[in-house]
Amino acid sequence: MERIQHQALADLLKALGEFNRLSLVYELCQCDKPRNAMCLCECCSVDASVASRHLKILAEQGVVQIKKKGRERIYSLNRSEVANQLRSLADQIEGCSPAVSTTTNHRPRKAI
Amino acid sequence: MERIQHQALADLLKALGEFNRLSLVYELCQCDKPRNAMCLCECCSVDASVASRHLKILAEQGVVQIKKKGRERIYSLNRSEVANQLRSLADQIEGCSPAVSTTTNHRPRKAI
DNA sequence: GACAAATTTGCACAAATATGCAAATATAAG
DNA sequence: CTTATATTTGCATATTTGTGCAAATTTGTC
Repeated sequence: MERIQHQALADLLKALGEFNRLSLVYELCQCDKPRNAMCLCECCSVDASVASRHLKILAEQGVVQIKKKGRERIYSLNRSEVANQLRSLADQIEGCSPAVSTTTNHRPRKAI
Repeated sequence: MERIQHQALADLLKALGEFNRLSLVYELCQCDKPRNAMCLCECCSVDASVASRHLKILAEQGVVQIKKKGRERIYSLNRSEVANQLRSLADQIEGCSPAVSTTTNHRPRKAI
């Protein structure tokens, strides 16, 4: 159970943890409209096939969504889902400070 | 430069995006006291040298802190730093959305 | 100084990964 | 039907990565 979740999270982080894939995410982040692969592959100056493969990996991890439109694929970010997973991990990491019960579901204040 | 920041973030995510390394992080997360490598390497059943290398990678990315104590190295999580970086990315990803919500725990997003 | 314990490093190796090119596929347009 | 465009897939390849074992290193204990 826990292992599977950890593996899934590791897969997500690994998907995001590659420069060109993260660049694709940032590119999708900046443009307000969804984009196709030809447009996206320019941001990291790689072959279209490479961008296609990267976007597939991101889609497998739920980072992006794919919509078929004619001969194009329109990609868009699964914004809240990804953000929530990242925040969940952040909460777990930050919430582990000494004297915090393991089952409490409270959100610790951002420490600054 | 933006590229460098993106690369650094990708490196952090890559460091976290490996099962055994993430297990080490979770292990450090659960135990209230800092731990040495011998203790930590049990959680992912790998050789001590492997755990040492993984912890080194985590340290290079600022995920963990190392303190020398005798012949041991005591590892502890850089909790708020890592959490803040993850939340920063989450904010960037979610902040590019026209309307943000769908979360039970709503966190005011950073300025865009 | 001799020995034990914790950690790092060198080495080897298998597996995974990122990449580009060319071919195949899908679909729109003429 | 033919052509053009967007994407995927097959193949080859160079690089990275995770791993274990043994040796080296560091440091505490006797």
